Formats: sequence, structure tokens, C-alpha cells
Amino acid sequence: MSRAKEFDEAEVLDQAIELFRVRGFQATSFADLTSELGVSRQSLYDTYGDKQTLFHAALERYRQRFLDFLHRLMETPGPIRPLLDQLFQGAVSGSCSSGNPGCLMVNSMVEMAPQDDAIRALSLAHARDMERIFTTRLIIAQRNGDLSPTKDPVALARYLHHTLLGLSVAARALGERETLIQTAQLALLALD
Amino acid sequence: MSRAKEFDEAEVLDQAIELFRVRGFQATSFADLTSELGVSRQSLYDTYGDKQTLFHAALERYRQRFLDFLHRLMETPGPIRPLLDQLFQGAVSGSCSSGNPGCLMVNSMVEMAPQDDAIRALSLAHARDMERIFTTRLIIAQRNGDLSPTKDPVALARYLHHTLLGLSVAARALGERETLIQTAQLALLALD
DNA sequence: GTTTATATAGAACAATCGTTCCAAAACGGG
DNA sequence: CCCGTTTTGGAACGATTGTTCTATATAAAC
Repeated sequence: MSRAKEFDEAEVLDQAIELFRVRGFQATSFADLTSELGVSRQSLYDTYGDKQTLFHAALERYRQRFLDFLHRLMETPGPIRPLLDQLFQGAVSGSCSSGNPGCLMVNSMVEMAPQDDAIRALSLAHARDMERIFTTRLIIAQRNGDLSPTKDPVALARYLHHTLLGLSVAARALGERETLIQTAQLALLALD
Repeated sequence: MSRAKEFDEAEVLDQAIELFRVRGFQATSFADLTSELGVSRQSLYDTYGDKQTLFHAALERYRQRFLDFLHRLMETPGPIRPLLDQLFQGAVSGSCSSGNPGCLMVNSMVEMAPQDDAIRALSLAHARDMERIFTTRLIIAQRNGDLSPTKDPVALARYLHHTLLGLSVAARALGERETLIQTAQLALLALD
């Protein structure tokens, strides 16, 4: 077996995620990656391939992690409203020092979707995934008498997704956490 | 006076706006600008300064044009709801061939705000401007019995702005115009 | 200790970037 | 015609980019 790997592939990928979240794909140079990740160029190339491949791996990991989180959150029994409150609250609250860098998926959609076929396809797939998770939970809410049966679950699910896009952009560029929480409350009026 | 300018500064700026809208600031090279704008390098530098200065001029022009449009739209008398319908409809409808590139202000917020102090400041100023225009019109709507007096106009104004951010991102990355119109309708339920 | 795989660092690459300098051509007003 | 300005294109710049090659050191397994 010879020598063992000295860094945790997943852990380094997580650091790459944070870098790409803050600066975006283009503005993050390979030199930035090697210095901030503490791994040399050659090891990065050997382990993850080139910059674009590394980015796709980071984005896919981020996306999977987020979908898992959302799926688990939406499996929580009881009324749906506090779940969405928690979700939106998390979206507007910073996870980094010096502000909330926003969602990597959202940032990548804006930066790359019109020019990069793979990212555009991933954006659409991600939208479908989120809509599916929301729709499932909204139907359950309707069965529980928690949501009016006159509402269209699919349309509401898409609406929730699109609302999250706006919150992510606002959190990244504007900050103003309290204001965004107020917006989140107003957005959830669509459920009443 | 010697030789006259052969191109219209404002017109070329409009073309620059379209380029930056589609590709963003970083991904638009100076070579792209010279070829698509039909103006040589030296003329561009002489007229607008370097790439960053040109971008700021384009963004400022775009922003001013948009604020003028919004201001004029919100001065329309009568119920507020059809005005917002029209605004949101315009936001999700493409203005370019091959899809809607989204709002240049929104795209720039995502791409540059965390790293560029000037853009971040402009984003905040733009948010204040939009909130002010919306707030004024919402108060008028309340006076006309068009909007419940229990609503907070300022919070609603911010909400409308944040909703537009989401619509712009979704239109740029996902397309799906009909879906977005449905989302816009749901978003405006917050006024009821 | 030999083998095998990994880690690191230096060098070099071709390409692209934004930018500047320069010279020649084109145009309008005196 | 001449002057002043603008336009254009070629050339070159220094810097940065992503990427590859190479060599050397390091650690674990046999």
C-alpha cells in the first residue's frame, strides 16, 4: 500500500467549497486554492483533477449536503410553518466570518449557468429536486389540515425555491439579517 | 473642432450593458468589448477609461434607467396590483435572444459585492432607492383603501425588492417563464 | 532496505489578460 | 491646404492564469 494520504479528501473539499462560495469560480485562482487548502498543486491535480473538475466536485458535494439537510428537515413531523421558518432563518444567517457568502448553488447559477451547459443542467436538476422535496411536504401538510387544500403544492414549492434564491442574493450582497427575516415572514404569508 | 466622434457614447454604453449582463464583469474581456461594440481599444480607453471604469459607467446607466422606469411605473394612478403584476412580468420575461440574462444589478451583486467595496455600496444604495419608491407607492395604496392599513409599507417594499432578486436569478439560470409568472402571483399574495 | 505511492517545490509552458505606446489613416473646420 | 482631433491597428508590456514536467523527500508495507 505504500504511503497513506495525509489529508482528508472530503475535508479539503469542504474548504474548497467555502472558498468558491465567497469568491466564486473565476475569481478563485489555483494559487488561492493551494495556499488556503494547505495542499500542494500536484496533490490537488492528482486527487481532484483540474480546477473545473474540482469545482464540480465541490458543488456536487455542497448540493448533496444541502439536499440531505432539507430532506431531513422536511421529514420532521408536525406543522410545516416552523420548519420553513427555520429553513429561511438559516438561509439569511451568515455561516462565515464577515458576512453570509450566500448559497454556492445560487452563486454558481448566476455566475455560470448562461455559459456553462453542465451548470445550467445542474441548476435545473437542483430546482426539480427542491421542488419535489417541498411538494411532498406540502401535500402532507394538506393532509394534516395544516395547509389549505385550495393551494397548489407544486406552485407553492417552486415559489419557496425562488424565494430562497432572493434571500441568498440579498444575504450575500446586502447583509441586513433582521430585514431579511422580516422578508421571510412576509414570504411565508403565501401559505395562509 | 477637427474630427467628430463617430459613435454615440450612450449607444455603445448600452451595448456594453448587454454584454456585461450576459457574461458578467470578469468573463467579459476587453477583446470581447472591442469586437462586439465595434469600437477599437484605444477609442474605448480614451472615451470611458479602463475596463472597471467602463463597467461602472454601464452599471450606473443601467441602474438609473431602471430606477426611472420603476419610478414612472409607480406614478401610474389607480390600484397598485396591476402595476406590480406588470413589473414582475417584465422581470421574468427575456429581453435578449437565447433567454433572459437577468438584471445587471443583481448579477453584479452576486459576482462582485463581497469583494468590491464600490459595488457593495452601490447595492445598498440601490436597495434603499427601490425600497423608497415602493414604500411611497404602498402608502398611497393604503390611502386609497387599496392596501390594508395593517401592513407595514417599508417591510413590504423590502419584500418586493428581495422577491425581484429571486425572480432575476431564476429567470437567468432556469428560464421557465410560465413557472416564474406563477411564482410572481404567489409572491403578491403578501399584499392581500 | 527495497519497493511503492504520495507529498512537495521549482521550473517552465502556452495562453490570456488589461493596458500602454506608437504610427498611420480619416475626417472636419480654419 | 493645413491643423487638430479621432480612429484604427500593430506591437509590445508585465502580470496572471491553468497546467504539466521533473526531481526530491517522505512515509508505509513487504
